[in-house]
Amino acid sequence: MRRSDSDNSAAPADAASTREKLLEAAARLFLERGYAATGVSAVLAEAGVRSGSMYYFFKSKDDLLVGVLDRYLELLRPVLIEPVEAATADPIDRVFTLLAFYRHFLVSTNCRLGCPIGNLALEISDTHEEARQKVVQNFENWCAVVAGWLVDAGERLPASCDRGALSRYVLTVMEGGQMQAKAQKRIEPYDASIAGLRDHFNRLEAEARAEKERNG
Amino acid sequence: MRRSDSDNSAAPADAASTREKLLEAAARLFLERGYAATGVSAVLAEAGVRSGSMYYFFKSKDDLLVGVLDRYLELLRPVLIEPVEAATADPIDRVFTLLAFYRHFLVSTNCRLGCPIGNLALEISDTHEEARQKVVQNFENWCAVVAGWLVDAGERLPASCDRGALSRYVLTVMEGGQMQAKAQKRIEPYDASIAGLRDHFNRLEAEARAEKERNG
DNA sequence: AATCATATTGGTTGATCGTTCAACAAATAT
DNA sequence: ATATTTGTTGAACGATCAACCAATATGATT
Repeated sequence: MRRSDSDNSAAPADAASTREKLLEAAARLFLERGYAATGVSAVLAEAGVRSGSMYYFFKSKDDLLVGVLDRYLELLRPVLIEPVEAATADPIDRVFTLLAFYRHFLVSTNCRLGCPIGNLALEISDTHEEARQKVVQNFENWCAVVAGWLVDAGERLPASCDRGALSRYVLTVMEGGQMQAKAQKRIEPYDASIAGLRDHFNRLEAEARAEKERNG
Repeated sequence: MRRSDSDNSAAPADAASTREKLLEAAARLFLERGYAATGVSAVLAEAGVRSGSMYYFFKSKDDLLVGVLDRYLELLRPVLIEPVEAATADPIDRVFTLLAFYRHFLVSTNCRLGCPIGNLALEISDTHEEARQKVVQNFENWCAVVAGWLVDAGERLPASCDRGALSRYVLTVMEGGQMQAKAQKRIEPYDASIAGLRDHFNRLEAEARAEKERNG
């Protein structure tokens, strides 16, 4: 019988597991209830961990938040980007497959939960500097991936089109759309936002085609 | 000497003033720190009011939040819409003047504070149903005004362009842009988002012109 | 002058907040 | 075997939380 199976003794071998359980519980509760509204005791109960253990791994609740945001940084590629790239080859389609993943998550929670980063961004940017920087890093990594796809799109977008700026615009539309979906508890505002972005992309692609025709 | 001047006696004549001071203080603190992170005692201190008075006008902290959101409903036209319409006559320009007003507010707070409704939308939509409905009403009123302007734009936008849907897209871009500006503490992400929207509008207007030319 | 509705006061409640710590247990190194 | 490192326990801390209420004051009505 392995140590991790129904063994509630004080076993240092479960160390990594305890830390992970705390991060997972905290991530879920911060997303569902928000950071300030989530008590440490709720995280402890959800994780099945006693308070002393938490303060062994994290020096404060704020530090736990930073840990959660670090975890999101680690999860971006394996959980989000790689599945998107596996599902879709076309670089522009990849952008909208990514947005469809967020849609799926919204729908699967009845639009109660949106983008974890976006939610925390608005709640803690003023007051928690270290966490704010992690939020920015999350946004930057996300945009870097999308910008890479847009670069891959090459001449299918106008030459004058700044791919980095466009990637940040994609983030803007995703976050704005999920905010409205969450507020209304309906997916339609998100879908409408993505449809608006799709229309914009269609026009950019049309211009790129016209550009190409002109230049031979 | 009027009653309201440095008179801290228990004077019912100051009733409206007390209620207003509470709403003003609460609105400011909820925006600066978030709803859950703001203690009732902080609101009381900011407003210069004792706890009993607050619970005379509001039956709970949640009720105070609803009051704040009702106040935003009342303030939308006099504080935001009417100044925009006074400053700008062209219906499409009005949209971007409105967005410039949000920009000014962002800049004037070093991008620490963004859209009050958007911030509350993400924090309380899951957990406070009544407040959530007020958030939705705020969004709907905002969009109704913008949609009106877009209708006023008439043939300058394509006939097929759904003005209601486009107004919600404008909201999406504003909220997504302010979120990134707040996270990064820089106005550039907001400006870039609005520039992206401006580009989209330019293309819509170009199509409308082409449409008009075709049809005579 | 008496009455009444309106508003304010401020101390107090029990619950929960984030955090600490001395004692202890298990694995590893010596 | 012993010592050391790594983790765990759970009670307890002071602070703050949202909320309550009996006493009191004011202005308007009669």
